[in-house]
Amino acid sequence: MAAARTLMDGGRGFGSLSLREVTRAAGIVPTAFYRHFHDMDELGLALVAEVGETFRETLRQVRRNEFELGGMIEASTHIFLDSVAANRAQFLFLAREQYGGSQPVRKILTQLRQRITDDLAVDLKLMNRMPQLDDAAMDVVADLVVKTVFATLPELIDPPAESLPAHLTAQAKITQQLRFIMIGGKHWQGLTRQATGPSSE
Amino acid sequence: MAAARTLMDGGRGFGSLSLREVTRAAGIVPTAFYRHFHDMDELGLALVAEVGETFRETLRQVRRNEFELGGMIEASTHIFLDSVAANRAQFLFLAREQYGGSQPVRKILTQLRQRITDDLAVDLKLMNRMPQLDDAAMDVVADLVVKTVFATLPELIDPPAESLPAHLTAQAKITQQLRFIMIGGKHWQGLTRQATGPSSE
DNA sequence: AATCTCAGTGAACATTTGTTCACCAAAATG
DNA sequence: CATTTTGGTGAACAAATGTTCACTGAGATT
Repeated sequence: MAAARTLMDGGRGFGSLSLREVTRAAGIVPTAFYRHFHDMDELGLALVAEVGETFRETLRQVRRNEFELGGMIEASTHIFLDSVAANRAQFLFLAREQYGGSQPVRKILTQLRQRITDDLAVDLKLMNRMPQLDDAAMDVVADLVVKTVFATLPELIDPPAESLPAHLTAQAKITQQLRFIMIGGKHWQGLTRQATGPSSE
Repeated sequence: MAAARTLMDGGRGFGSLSLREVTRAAGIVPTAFYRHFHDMDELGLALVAEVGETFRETLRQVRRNEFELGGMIEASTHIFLDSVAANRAQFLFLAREQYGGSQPVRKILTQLRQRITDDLAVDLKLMNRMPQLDDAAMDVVADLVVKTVFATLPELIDPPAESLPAHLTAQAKITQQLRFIMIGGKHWQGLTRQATGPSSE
């Protein structure tokens, strides 16, 4: 598994790795591969399970900090970014294969993401920071947050350029973006009120 | 190019397609490939250019509707979703390869996306719908919008399940998500004011 | 009408690939 | 201690891959 992840560091997609390549990188003879996995697809599924566990463990850490008020988003993203850095190769696999992987891999990745989204939705509802939103709308917010985090993974993994415009660092950017989303949820007025509100605004 | 796109319909990543496979699907002998492209990578770049042109043309259409007030987001997403449906295979390539592609493909895709983001940022600044935001913050909003659109592409291309919970159709969802973002931008109070605003709210 | 360019053909090549089979040694298990 | 399980080896295979080379025939150019 580590060998496969390492090979992907070079920019390759998992689907383009050959069984022999992986065994070569693992310092093993091709036949030995079959002792562990029946298939390359099965290796892929194992990698999904691995990063899935890491991801969910990270979210548990985040949730532990959730009830400390003030700067919740900053604290959360900080924990998350630390975990991404600490498990770079795993998250690289996740980022690369979330849409590019083979059908079985993509399917189970979708399920993983859905579980994460559902958990977040439950959490958001409990926190009750967006009183105007009904449950359905909150699901949509959760989906947007998770979508944003997943879509940001690539920038977190390979830093796009060195010494950015200072306040465009990955950390600052995603923090601000998540804030926009949360503020949007907080100020949501419902579908019919949109753009017809009081002039006092 | 059409052959490569067709092969990707089956869930395969572009990087896993072999030259011979592509020529076979195109009804051509492997050698003839070299008359058109020097490389598989060059084919990939051509596909990027193609979908890039389609994308930007679609955005031009969107921008033409931009100045009709009322339901701007709905109108824009409608136009965009139509274009995605009309050029499904092209956008499928874009969605699949945006993070999974080979290094050259990914690099040029990043550039394409950056140009789109910059254009949107200019537009947002012109519209002046978020007076509280300085230019840097507006760049971050534009980045978030484009990120959201790109990350939504997969759901738009293969409809995730049939007959969804009615108001969770792809169109409704992305519309609402974009609205959350815009509302978040509109109500942004600046970093220091966050959660210390007047109690009248 | 002669020539040249373009897009294609077919044979051939050295590599690489996935998978099989029989075999082996160490470690866990009885 | 005997034995089963586990993870590994090496040879062998047909199949597929990228790339080369000399060749061809239709259209455009001259």
